[in-house]
Parts: sequence; C-alpha cells; structure tokens
Amino acid sequence: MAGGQDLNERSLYLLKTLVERYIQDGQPVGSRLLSKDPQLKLSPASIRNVMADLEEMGLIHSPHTSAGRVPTVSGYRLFVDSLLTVKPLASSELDQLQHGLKGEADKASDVLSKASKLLSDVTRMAGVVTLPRRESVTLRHIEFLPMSNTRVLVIFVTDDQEVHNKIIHTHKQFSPAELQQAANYLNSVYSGRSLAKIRDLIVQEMEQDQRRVNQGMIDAVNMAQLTFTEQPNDDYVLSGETNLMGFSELSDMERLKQLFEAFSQKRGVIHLLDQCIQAEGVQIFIGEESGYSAFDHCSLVTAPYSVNDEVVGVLGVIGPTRMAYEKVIPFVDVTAKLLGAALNPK
Amino acid sequence: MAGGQDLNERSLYLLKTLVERYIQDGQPVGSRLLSKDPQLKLSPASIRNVMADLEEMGLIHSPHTSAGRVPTVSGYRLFVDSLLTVKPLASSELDQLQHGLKGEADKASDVLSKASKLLSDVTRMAGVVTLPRRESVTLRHIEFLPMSNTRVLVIFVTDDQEVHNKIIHTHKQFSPAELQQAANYLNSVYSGRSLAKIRDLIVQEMEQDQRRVNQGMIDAVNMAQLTFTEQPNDDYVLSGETNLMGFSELSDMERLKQLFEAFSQKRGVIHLLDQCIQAEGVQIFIGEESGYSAFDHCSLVTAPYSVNDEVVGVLGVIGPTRMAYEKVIPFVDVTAKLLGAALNPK
DNA sequence: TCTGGCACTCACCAATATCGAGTGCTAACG
DNA sequence: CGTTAGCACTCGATATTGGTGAGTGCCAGA
Repeated sequence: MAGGQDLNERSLYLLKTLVERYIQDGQPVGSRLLSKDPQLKLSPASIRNVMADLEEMGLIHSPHTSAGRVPTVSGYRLFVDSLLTVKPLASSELDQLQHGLKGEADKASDVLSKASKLLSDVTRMAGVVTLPRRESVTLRHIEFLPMSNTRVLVIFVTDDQEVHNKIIHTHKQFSPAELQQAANYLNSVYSGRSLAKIRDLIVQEMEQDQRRVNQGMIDAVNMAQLTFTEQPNDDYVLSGETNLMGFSELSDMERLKQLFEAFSQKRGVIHLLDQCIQAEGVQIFIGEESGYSAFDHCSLVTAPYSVNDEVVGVLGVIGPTRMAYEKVIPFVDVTAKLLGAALNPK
Repeated sequence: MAGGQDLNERSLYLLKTLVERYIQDGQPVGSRLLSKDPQLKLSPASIRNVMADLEEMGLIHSPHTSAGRVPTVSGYRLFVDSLLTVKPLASSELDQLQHGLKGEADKASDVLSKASKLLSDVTRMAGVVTLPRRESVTLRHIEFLPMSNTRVLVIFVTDDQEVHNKIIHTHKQFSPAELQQAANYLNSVYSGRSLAKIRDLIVQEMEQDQRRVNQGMIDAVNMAQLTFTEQPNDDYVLSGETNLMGFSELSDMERLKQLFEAFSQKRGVIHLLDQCIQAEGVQIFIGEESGYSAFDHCSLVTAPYSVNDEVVGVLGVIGPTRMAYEKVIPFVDVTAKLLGAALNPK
C-alpha cells in the first residue's frame, strides 16, 4: 500500500473528531453530524469524500450501508498515537488517588488492592495490578518447618511486610534441629539483602561449597536455592470486573464468558501484562492487537510501576475499545507513579 | 388458606413429573405432554383440572395464558422436600471425586480449591467452599516480627500446613529480643494445642497474670490474645462462576452483574453460607428463599463439612433454580464428606 | 369423577410496509 | 480542481398484519 498513507491535516482532524464523537456517544458517526463541527467548515458531501478515503485506508468502516462510520482498530491506533489530546487529571481526581493510596501503610499487597480498586472505581472499568517482582525487596527473616518426609515448609518475610510461604522438596530428610540451624545460618548471612543479591550469593557459595566441609552450611544453601529460585510473576489483583458487564460491546454472553474465564485462568492475562513491563511508559493494546482472542473487543491501557527506579510490575485498565483514552491514559500513568511511591520503603 | 394443603397422591405425582420435566427441558410443561406419562393415566383435561388446583395453591404458575406450567419457588420447595428421588452417584463420578481430592496432599487451602473446582466441574455450575474455621486445628509455631512503632507482624503456622499472618497493635513498643522471647514462651506453652484450647488458656492465664510478676509472660499472653481472638469466617473459594453465564435464566445482564458483584463483595454470600453451617446435612435455598436479592434466580445447595466430627465449614453449589437437584444433592453431600476426610490430619 | 369437545388466548414467526439516516455518484459551481 | 447541491439508492429499525399451534378454561355427557 505504498503512498496510501499521505493524510492531510484535514482528514486527520476529521478522523479525530469522528473518533471523539464515537467514543462519546457510541453511535456510528455520519457525515451530517460531522458537518456541524464548527472547525470543520465542510458540507456533508465533502465529508463523505474524505470518509471514503479514510475507509479505503482501513481507518474507519461502516457497519452497514446506511449507517455512519465507526473507527477500526487501526483508526483507534492512529488516534491514540498521534491525534489524542490527553486531558490532565482534574485536581479532585488527583486528590482521590493520593488519598486512596495513603491508607494505613500496611502490607504491600494491601496497597496493590487499593490501587486496583482505585483504577476500577475512577474509570468505571476493570482495574488490574500485577504483584511486584520480588527482586529489589530485601529479606527480613526466613524459617523452615518440617512437613512429611523430604518436604519442608519455608516461610520468609520481606521488608514490605509480606509473608511468603512455599513447600520445597529436599534431597534428604532433615530433623527440626537441622532445619533450625539452617535457618539461623541463612538469617545471619542473607537478611537485609535483596532477593536478587541473595541469588547471586547462593551461586557463589555453591561453587565454594565443593571445597568446604561444613555439611550444615551446604544444606542451608541448597535449601535457600530451592526457596529463592526465580519464579515469574503469575498473579495479579483484579477489581471491578463487573463494571465490564454494563458495556453494550460486551453484552454478548459468549464473549463475556470468555473474558471472565481469561480473568480466572490468569495465564494469558499475565502473559499480556508481562509484555508491557519493558515499555517505557503507558502502553495500549486496542482490540485484537493484543493477540489474545478473549480481549478482542477490549482495550488495555497499562503502565509499569517502579520501586527504587526499578520496574517491578504493571498496572492497567481493561475496558471496551470504545473508551475515553484521553482520560484513562493520564490516569493510569499517574496511578503507576503513585503506586511506585507508595511501595517505596520508608 | 385453611385446608388448601390437602394434596392427594395424584396431584403430588403430577407435580413431581411436572417439575422433573421442566428441569429436564426448561420449557413450560403443558397438559398434553404430561398426559403421555405412562404412570399418569389421565386425559389432558383432567390434568388441567389438577393443574388448576396446584396453581391455586401457588405451587405452579403459567408465564402466560397459552403456555404450560412452571414450578414456583414453593413448588420446587415441596418437590425437593417430599417428592425428590435422589439418584445415588454413579461410581465413575465417585471415582472422579475421590481421585480429584487425593492429589499431593499439600496445604489445606489447596484441598479446598480442588474441592471447589470439582464441585463446579461436575455440576457445570459454580462451586463454593468456605475456609474452615480454625478451631480444632492445632498450633505448630508462632513468631513475631516488629514493624513500625507498636505494630507487630505475627506469623503462625497450623498443623494443616497453613501459614497465617496478621498485624497486631500492641500497647507499647517491643524490641526484637522481647518479641523473640514472647514467641519462645508461646511456642513452648501453646504449640500442639488447638486454637480453641489456646483461647481458653489465654483467658486463664490473663486472670492469673494479675498476681504474677514476670512481665515478659504477661506481654506474651497479651500478644497471643490479640493474635488469636476469634474472627468469623470471611472468605471462601469460588470456582466456575463463568459456568453460570451459560444459563438462560441468568442471561439478564443486570441480574448477572448483581450476582457477580455479590461474589466479589463476599459479605452477603458468607452470611448466607454461615446459615448452613448449623444444618445437619444438605441444605437448600431456592430462589428468593435465601432472602438475598442477588440470588433471586439462583438456588444454593450446601452441606457442612467436618474435621474430627466437628463442623468447620460449608461447601455448596450455586446454579439456576432449575437445576437437577436429584443429582446435585447427593453430589454435594458426598463431596462434603470426602473433603472432611481429606482435611483430617493423617 | 373423568373425559371429549370447543371456543378462546396469546406467544411466535414470517411476510410486508414504512421511515429515515446515511451513502455514493454526478453534475454544476466558484 | 476542490467543493457542494441534488438525487436515487440501500438497508436497519420499527410497526403491522395474519397465520399457526400449543395450551387453556369451561361445559356437557359418560
């Protein structure tokens, strides 16, 4: 399609107002309606000509002959990439955000839930926040409790006041005393260090172990290794899913079912969100762009959030393709920053 | 309505087959169809007479003049209470159940999830399991970690391999050493005892404390008290909600939304389930009977489950009023028993 | 007490007509 | 040459109509 992309000022402005209009009232937009735009001093007929061009380029299309035009995915894409004029947050909304995240600064997970709920409440769509990667967070305390045979229950606490637990399978059976000893050792050596650092240390120590004699230490490091092997993010906090039930574009029960199944499977959604973690700022998937069929009629607006200048997770808003991007984008952006700040260790 | 309740054998049988029929194909049942029942040797006209009686008693009603009859809530109620012939589980289903719950017997919560998933998978409706009351479960280990000021992070592990954590507010600030000491004391005195027993002991000790001198012990008991104050069940594991989206009786988006909102609020559902905990065996709420408007078009079939002969929780199935009670009831019943067994400490 | 008969009701369906918003095309205009 | 007015056309949405059939209530007769 060489040369098809030369869009003049006018067509772009027309596309912009068309999309805005469609987002506003959800009805296909006709030439008559657009001709009433004060800035667009054109007759319906001329507008129809422009529209025909836009349609040829795949930016809009009409659901049927005698209906107005509706943006296609590419139309939305062009809109959000180049035409959008983002509205800065109203100060009242900013207040709401800051206030909403500054509760009794409890556990990290509480802050995440609050953020997710805020996202959904303010946008009246669904809010999602991935659990932060446990990399930069530091270890406070670790403990082993025997289960049956070679299974050991590990409990460790990080400095964000989260208590993690996990069952590991050791190569041999340990007595409670041995486990206690191992925990003591690990606490003395690792506590106060970040999990990333700990993983490094484990590797080092395991090399040295070959030459060492103290079996207790070797066991301890082995167990630490089983405990702290990096595991990918696999969970998130979702809120306001039910808000999505109000939208007519999701009123098809089959679609809705698929969407909600996707939410509870988590797998696919996580995969999608993971793709956003490397993006610099706000990232948007519109409709089928996500490549995940359950989201075909949805858009996803995400932003990564960081603690100590390191990206640790992603948050976002899920809604119908027809959403008020100009408001959602700054909102997601700011929420990500505030969440990062709220998670920073004091 | 005195004397309106005298239902003869025949009317009851008719009601029964009507309800069965309606449950089977979801269509209003007419007199013609019923007259074909081999056991019911009556002409359509006579059946209409009986139906008129049943309608007068509020057991059935017709959606409109020229439609068949549909059971009302009272009709269903009479049906499940007196007319139902429960089908024993097929042995293959029993296998599936037993097999499904006997995975790698991990943490209690894993077993609950499995049970919930089983309930929803087999019935193709939604399955729900409340978390077990932590009464008969015994304490393995407790630990305190300081947070800011007077806040302390408590971690305790019970013999079902569950790790619980909670933030308590103490009356004064403790040093790490003091906390360690308190934990040591509590571990030596309480571990191996059930939480119920521990609560008893706390009360006793607090009375004695008045006369004692050892401040450390007093502090420890105080913290234990904050930790183990009984808190009502407030959570459950839900599976297969999306199965509910397939049912035509729930195809109304507003209704569905309310239902799913109820699921995520949890409050109301818990309240409802709590009412079933005292019931001896299977308990059923049909439609509006639950008194919870979000469930107006649903039925809930529940059974309490027990560990060591003590009821600790409830599980159940949520589906449309028109469900195959004769299969769901025994299924819920058996699952409750198997879950109880699976949770029993080995 | 049961049953056959009969008039009646009413949801459901398909065919049909009307309306109006919106289009594409063309010819004329500046 | 871009813009515009005019016009025939398309097609979804809505209402109207009539026919069909399942099901009913009632009554009279066995």
